[in-house]
Amino acid sequence: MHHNSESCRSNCPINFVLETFGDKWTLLIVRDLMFHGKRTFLEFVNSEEKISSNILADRLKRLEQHGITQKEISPSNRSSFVYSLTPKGEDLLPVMLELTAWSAKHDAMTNTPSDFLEKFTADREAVIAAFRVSTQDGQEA
Amino acid sequence: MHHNSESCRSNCPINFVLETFGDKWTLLIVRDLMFHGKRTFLEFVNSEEKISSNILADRLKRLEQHGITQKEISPSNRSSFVYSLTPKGEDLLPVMLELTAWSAKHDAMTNTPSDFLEKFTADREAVIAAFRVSTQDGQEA
DNA sequence: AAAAGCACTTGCATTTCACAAGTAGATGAT
DNA sequence: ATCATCTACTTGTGAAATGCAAGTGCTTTT
Repeated sequence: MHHNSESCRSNCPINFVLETFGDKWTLLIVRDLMFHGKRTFLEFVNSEEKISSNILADRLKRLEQHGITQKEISPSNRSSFVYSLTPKGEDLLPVMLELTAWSAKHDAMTNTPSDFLEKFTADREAVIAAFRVSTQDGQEA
Repeated sequence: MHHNSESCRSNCPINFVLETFGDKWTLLIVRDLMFHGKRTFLEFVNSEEKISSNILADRLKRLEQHGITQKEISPSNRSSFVYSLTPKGEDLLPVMLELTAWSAKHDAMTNTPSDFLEKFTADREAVIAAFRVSTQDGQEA
């Protein structure tokens, strides 16, 4: 992971995010890991937005290269892999919740619990802490 | 702006964000408006990351269609336009600061003031409030 | 030994992107 | 009034990324 190599356009922090998440799919994988308890290739490929398998394979590889996810052999099935967020990936939780809040505020069709915005605005830290706990066991949100 | 039209993959809030910001350039324009006081086509095109003019024109059009920016004729020069953030666009400030904090934490090469992370962690609301004021006059950060 | 599950990979058509150059209206200098 | 300049794009073309369908290879189940 080197900066200012061929693919790096600047040292701006926003640009740094875009180097990893500047496409239509990568963040959905993080979402599925963080909020939907998904762990395997098949679970990701079956997500609502219908990512194609070659793109998914590529994005999983990049996420791992960027240190945001890690890949292990499934303890129960040696032909299956289990993906999970690293601490760096889990640190995206506040970002993900802010994005969710923004969409909840500005998109009437967005699916969020009706009290999310209210609770998040009232006690942001409590909401974040609750998600931190619940996502450690891969629970749904 | 309709949901579940051809281009809309789901009603997930994260996906909603990606419908607008799922590319390598759009968020840089928001950054330039929010933190660098840039307002005109030429100022954007001269940004460090060297966006090409056709992509820039396309992204400015989309941002306006999505209600995130607005375009006005420059009061001083009728051949120039002035772009600015709408309230919806300004509401991205917490997201932008969380992204900045994440990069500051996880990318050693990222350019942020050395005390940003510390201050942001200690008193997030104060930092946000300070940026809200400073960006209303298009000041640098 | 055969069938099925899982995680990819490959091939190919379509779309998007990047770079360079060109256009059009407004402005400023002569 | 005219010509160069400024500003904001648009156009053309090749390269790269994407989407879709099908195929491969290892593992597990039967």
